[in-house]
Amino acid sequence: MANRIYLHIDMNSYFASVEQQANPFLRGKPIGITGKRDDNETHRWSPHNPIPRSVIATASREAKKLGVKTAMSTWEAKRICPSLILYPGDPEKYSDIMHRFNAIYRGFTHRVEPFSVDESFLDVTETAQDYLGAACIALAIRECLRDQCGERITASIGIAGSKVMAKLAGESVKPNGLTIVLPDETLPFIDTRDLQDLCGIGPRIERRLHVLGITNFAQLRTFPRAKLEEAFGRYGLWLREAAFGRDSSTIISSIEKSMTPTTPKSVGHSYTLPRDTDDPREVKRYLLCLCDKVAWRLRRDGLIARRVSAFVRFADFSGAGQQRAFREGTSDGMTLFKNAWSIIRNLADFTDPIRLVGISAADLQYGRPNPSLFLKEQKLTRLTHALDHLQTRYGSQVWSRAAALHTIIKPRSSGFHFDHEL
DNA sequence: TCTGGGGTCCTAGGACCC
DNA sequence: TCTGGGGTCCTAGGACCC
Repeated sequence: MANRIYLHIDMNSYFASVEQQANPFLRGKPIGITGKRDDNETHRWSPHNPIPRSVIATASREAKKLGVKTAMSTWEAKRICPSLILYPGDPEKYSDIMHRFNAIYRGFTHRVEPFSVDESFLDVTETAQDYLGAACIALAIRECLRDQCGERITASIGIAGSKVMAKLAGESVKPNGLTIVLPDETLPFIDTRDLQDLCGIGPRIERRLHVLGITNFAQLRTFPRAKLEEAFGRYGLWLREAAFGRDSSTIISSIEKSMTPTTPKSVGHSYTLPRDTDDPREVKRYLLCLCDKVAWRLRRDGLIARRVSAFVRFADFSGAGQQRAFREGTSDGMTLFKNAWSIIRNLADFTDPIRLVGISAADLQYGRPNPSLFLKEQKLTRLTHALDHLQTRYGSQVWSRAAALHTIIKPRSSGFHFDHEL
């Protein structure tokens, strides 16, 4: 598909903006959204509460000005910004709101691709006709977001002839930027960017490129194709294309997508324990909780898994993981748990303290597990069914296994209102 | 009491089969 | 007495994204 026009829309300080929109107390203050919620952690950490073992998922604009950055440990963030308010994130809420943003975008084009919880790509070739039209769409989207969500929810928008360029453009001006890269400006624009600005080049790849003598996009373009392929495989060829601003990936419309629904690849949860532990019983309790959470998501989405992987991270930050395949698909928490626990027992002898435990269900397909012939299992299935109904209606905190008590990892209820008049 | 948690994709090596 | 070779599946691990 030649000469297409793409928009990349990236919400600014998204999680923090959502919380500030929902809670007037947080407005104008440096806040850092952290990665986890737990019964033992309150709504907001006070000086009397310990700093959670987490990182900053999103810093508010006020916090960024004071030096707080994404992925910084909460401990470090608090050190450089003592007034920082640490606030537990609510991924489900952010995802729900993002669905509504995407609905807004679909008012402008049916080719919308959600890329992450706060980013989407739009193909506006048909609706915009040209770059001026695309800019008008971008401004109209910005107006819609402001009208429907309030002043605090802003986005940076990039417009270009490929997805990779639209993203590079959008991320070049934050917050609230609008950057258009016309086709004949592509190379000059790319050459103003650093290698790591490209989605796909992280610290390791950048280091490997440096070893080859490539420190900018101009050098990447002129580097022999065969040598890049030798060093990075197919990925090397992709990198070279990206250095020219080319990207063959397209966006399929929601209608086309609904005809060929994609199955998720994996569903998982992991948890950093409040304290490192060498107590197998404690790890077991957390693992059981995680398995029940994963199993619930599988059942809710009508999925079964034919593989489970379990992993641990030790106090020294080294990690280990293993996976196991099932003959028959399952969405049962106890089945996941039994397998995950036997893996963990293989990986850890509990002489080294454990920091994190996690599980992931994979080899997913849509369907239901085969019904059991055994009466006891049939009863358990009915019980699970009933609990699922309760959970759908009243939320995931409505029940817990007795064996997992004191270890409940639960979400918090949503406080966000789409209307900014709170 | 420095380093979360949710994913995706790719590669490489071993087992196994024909 | 010299271990082919192609294909597929399984598993571990690494790298990236947000």
